Amino acid sequence: MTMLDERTKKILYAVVENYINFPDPVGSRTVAKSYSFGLSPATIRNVMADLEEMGFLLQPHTSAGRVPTDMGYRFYVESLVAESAFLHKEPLRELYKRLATLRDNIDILFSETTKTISTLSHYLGIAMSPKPEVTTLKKIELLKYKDDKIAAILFTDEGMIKNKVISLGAEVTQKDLNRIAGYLNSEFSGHTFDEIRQKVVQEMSKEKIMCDRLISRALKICQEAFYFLYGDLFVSGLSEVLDLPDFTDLNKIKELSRAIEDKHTIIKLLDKLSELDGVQIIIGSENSMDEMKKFSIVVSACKEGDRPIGVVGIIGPTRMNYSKAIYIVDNTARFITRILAER
Amino acid sequence: MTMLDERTKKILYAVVENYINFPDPVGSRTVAKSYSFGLSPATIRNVMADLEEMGFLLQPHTSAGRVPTDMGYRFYVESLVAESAFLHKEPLRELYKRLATLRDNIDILFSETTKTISTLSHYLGIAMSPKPEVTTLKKIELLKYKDDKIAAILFTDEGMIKNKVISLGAEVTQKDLNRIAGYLNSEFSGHTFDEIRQKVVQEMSKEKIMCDRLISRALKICQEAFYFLYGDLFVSGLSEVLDLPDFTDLNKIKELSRAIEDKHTIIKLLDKLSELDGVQIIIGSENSMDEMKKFSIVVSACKEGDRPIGVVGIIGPTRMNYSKAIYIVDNTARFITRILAER
DNA sequence: ATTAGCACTTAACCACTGAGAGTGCTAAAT
DNA sequence: ATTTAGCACTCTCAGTGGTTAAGTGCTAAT
Repeated sequence: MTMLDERTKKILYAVVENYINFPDPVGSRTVAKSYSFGLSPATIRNVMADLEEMGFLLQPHTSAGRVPTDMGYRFYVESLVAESAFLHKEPLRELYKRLATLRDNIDILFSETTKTISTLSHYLGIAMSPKPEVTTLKKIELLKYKDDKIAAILFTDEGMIKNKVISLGAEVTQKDLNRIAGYLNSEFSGHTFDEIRQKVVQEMSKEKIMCDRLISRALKICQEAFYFLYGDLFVSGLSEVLDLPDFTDLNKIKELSRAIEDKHTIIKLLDKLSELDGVQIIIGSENSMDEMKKFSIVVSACKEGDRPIGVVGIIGPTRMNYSKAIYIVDNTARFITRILAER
Repeated sequence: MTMLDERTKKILYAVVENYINFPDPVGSRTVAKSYSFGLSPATIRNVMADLEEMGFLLQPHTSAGRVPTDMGYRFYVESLVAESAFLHKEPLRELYKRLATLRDNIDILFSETTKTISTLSHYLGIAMSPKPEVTTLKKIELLKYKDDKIAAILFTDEGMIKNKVISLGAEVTQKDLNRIAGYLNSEFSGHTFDEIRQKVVQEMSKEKIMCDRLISRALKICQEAFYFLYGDLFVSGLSEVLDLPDFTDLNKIKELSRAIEDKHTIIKLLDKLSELDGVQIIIGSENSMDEMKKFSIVVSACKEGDRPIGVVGIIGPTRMNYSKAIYIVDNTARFITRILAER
C-alpha cells in the first residue's frame, strides 16, 4: 500500500467523509474550515493535487472540488476496519426483536432481514441462504403426493426446508417410499448436497446396485430432488436507494435493477464471499460484475462453526456511509448467527 | 356509456393507437395523414376538440397534440374486448414449453411465468398464488424436526406445498405426531384454510375437547400452522419498463418501485380480481391504490372449475399496448390453467 | 514549507430568441 | 349545413450569450 504521511491521510479522510455526508465535490476551503487542520486552503490544495496524482481523488471538472475515487474509498475503508471504528456503537438488538421470532422459518427470516437492513441503512438489503455445495442434508422425507408423483421434503442442517415434487412414472406405495427414504437417509444424511450428487452418479454407474429396483428408484428420486437447488437471494429496499442523490441518473438505476434482477451473478459473487470471515467490502470497480462497477457491496457471512449458513449485506452507491454500513452488516450477521445457533 | 358517432369513435381510436405506438401527443395532421379518413386536419381538429370536451382526450399544453385520458383508454379497451381483437393472433405455445416442465413446483412455475410475461410484453410481469381464504387443504403431514420443534407440511389442492416449523414446548414422538396428523386430516382436509382457522377457534372453545391432550395439542399445532400464510406475489421485469419512454420521470419510477415493494396492497388488489373470470383491466386512476394511479394493470385468474388457483398479469404505464397485453395475459392464464389441470 | 493573491476555468443559472408544431377561429367552399 | 383553407396565436424546445460563484493552479511573498 502506498505510504502517505499522516497529514495527507487526514486530508484524504476529511474529503471522503465530507463527500459521504454532503454529495457535492469538496473543495479546499471546506476541508480547511470544517476540519480545523490549522492549514490554509492553499496548502490543502497542494495536498489534494498530490492525492489526485496518486489516484485517490479526482475532479469532475477543472473548477470543481474533489471526489474520492474507488481507490480513495478503499484507503478510507481500510482505516475504518483497522480502527474498528464501527464497533464503538450501540448494538441494534432492539430492532432485531421481531426477527428473532422468525428463527424457525429461514426463508422468511432472511427476507425480513433484508427489509430491516434496508430501512436501517437506506441502501439495498440483501441476504442469501447457503449454496447447495455446502448445504448438508439432515433428513429427507418422501410423501406420496398424487398418482405417480411424490413430494420430497429436504431438511438441512442449516435449517432450511426445501420441497420438490417428483414424477416417478409408476405408482409407489407409501411403505416403499418410507423404505426408500430410510435408505437415502442412512446413505446421505450428514453429507453436503454436492457430495450427494456425486455419490448418486457414482452409485448409479454400478450395475449390481442398479439391479435392486428399490435402490435404483431411490437414486433416481435423489437425482431429481437435488437437481438445481440453489441458494435463495433476497433483495429489498429499491425505493430507499431511489431517494439518494446518487440515483438521479436513470442509467445508474437501470444498471442496478438489471443487476438485482439477474440474481444469478449476484448469487455467484455472494457464494464466493460466504466462505470468508468477517465483513467483506467491495468498492465499485473492484467488482467483477460489469453491472455492479458503480456500486459497493458490504457483506458478512453467518457461520455455524466453519459452515456458512447464510450471507447478509448491503448494496449501495460507492458514495456509501461505509462506517454505518459495516456496522449494520456486522451486527446483523452476528445476530442472525446467534439466533440460528440457539435454534 | 356515452354515445359517440362512428366517425368520432374511429378518430378516438386512431389517436389512442398512434399514441401507443409513438409516445408523442398526436396532432390533427397526423391523424388525417396516417389513417386516411378522407377528412382534412381542420375537421379532425373539431372532432378532437369535442373529444377533449367529453373527457376522452387532453392537451398537455395549448400548442400540443392530444393524449388519451384514462377514460379515453377505457373506451378504446372496451372496443378491443368487444371485438376480441386480441384473439386473432397466434398462440404462444412455443414460448411456454419451458414453463410446462415446472408444473409440479408451483412457486417456481409462477416466478418463471412472470419472467416470460415480462420479456414478451416489456412490461412488469406479475403472478400470485391463491390467497389462503380460498386455498383448500389436501393433506397435512407432521414431521419431528428437532427437540420440541416439528415441521408441518401443508399440501393444498392447488398444488402448493407450504412448510412451517412449530415449537411445541414439549417433545412429542413421531407416533403421536402421526396420530395428530391423522386427526387433523380427517377433520380438516377438503376445507379452505379460512374455514380451518375458524373451526379451530370453535373447537378450542369447547372444554370437553380440550381435555383430550392429543386433540388440544393438535389444535394448537393447527393454529400455528395456518397462521399468517398468504399468497405469494412474484414480480419481475423492472429493468424492462425502465427502458420505456414513459419512465423517464424519476418520481414515476419511485412510485412504481414503492408499489411493488409494498406487496401487501397489490396482493389485496389481486385477491379481489382473482374471483372474476376472464381478463380484467384497470386503467390508471381507476385503481384504488394511490401509488398505482399512474399505471395500468391487466390480469387474469387461473381457475380450476370455480376455484382460483392463481393470478397472472401485467403492470405497465397507462400508455400500454393493451391489445398485446391482453393477448399475452389471456394466453398465459389459459396455459397455466391447462397445465395445472393436467397435473 | 506555507500562504496570500490573482488569473483562469467551468458549471449552473437566467433571459432571450427563433423555429416548429399544433391549435382555434373565421370565412369561404362544397 | 358541413367541411376546409387560411391565418393569427400559443407554447415548447433547443440554442445562445452573459453573468455569477466556486474552486483551481501558479507565483511571489512570508
